Amino acid sequence: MNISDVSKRTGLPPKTIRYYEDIGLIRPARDTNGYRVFQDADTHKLAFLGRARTLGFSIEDCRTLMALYEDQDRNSADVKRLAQEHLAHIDEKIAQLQSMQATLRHLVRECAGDNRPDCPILRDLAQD
Amino acid sequence: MNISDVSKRTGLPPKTIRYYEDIGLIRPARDTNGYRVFQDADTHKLAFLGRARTLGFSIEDCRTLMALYEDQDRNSADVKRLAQEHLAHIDEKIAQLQSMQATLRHLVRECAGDNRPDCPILRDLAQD
DNA sequence: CTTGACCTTCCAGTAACTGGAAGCCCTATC
DNA sequence: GATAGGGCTTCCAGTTACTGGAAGGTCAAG
Repeated sequence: MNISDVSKRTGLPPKTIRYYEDIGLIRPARDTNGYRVFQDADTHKLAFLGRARTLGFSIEDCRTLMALYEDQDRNSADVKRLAQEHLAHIDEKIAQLQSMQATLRHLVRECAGDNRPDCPILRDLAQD
Repeated sequence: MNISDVSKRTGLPPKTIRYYEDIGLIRPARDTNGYRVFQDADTHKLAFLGRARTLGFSIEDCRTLMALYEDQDRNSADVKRLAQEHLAHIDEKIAQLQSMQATLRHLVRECAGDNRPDCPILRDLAQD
């Protein structure tokens, strides 16, 4: 399989797939013409990476998860810890965003949004 | 005032303040020795920027907001539109993160987290 | 043989800083 | 006057995870 086929199957752009090879997440074989040749194992790995990325894991986390996935002697505790740390990170981000959301919602509601200059949003930013 | 004083007052690191000058958000005066000299207006601007940033506005949005703030003939509608767009962006991000959160919570709950290799998290990532 | 769709590599840019190096400035102390 | 410290300056590189684009090789069809 060539890169565009794998791209279609995994949903990852060719650029991303090349990038993942660059940083050593995959090692596809090469044809005599220099084209990458993807085996099912490569596609499988890429799908794994894609899924981990949609769950928000960092590339370095993905690297670790892949290593754990391929390690038959892994402890599920290691996977769980990673996931829990990531989850905590997400919880924190959500809390931050919700705080912004609350403030912005309030300010937007207060703002007339007309052709006059008076604006509670700017007043808030300026802390007057 | 020197940069470290302004840093203390605004909570912005000196590096960030220099960066904001670099990209043209502020234009502090200079002393004969080359040191930046901050007037109250600069400090005020930096506080404005800091607050806008904590609300998650991008630097370019901040630039626009500053311009609107300084434009006495602005329409509050322009400010409101910017804030609404930003709010929509935040809503979207929160939704994405909550989706990740739900999946991860579920997976973490399912995972024994012991010294055995069997792991629902990895199974999910591998789509088995 | 040419055209068009592939594929390759390499370089640069994105967002918003942050760390670090090299070096000047100022004040206090010995 | 020399020196030590802390603060200031600029400039360069690195961060994250790609993405766009240029220059050029490859392949199948007509």
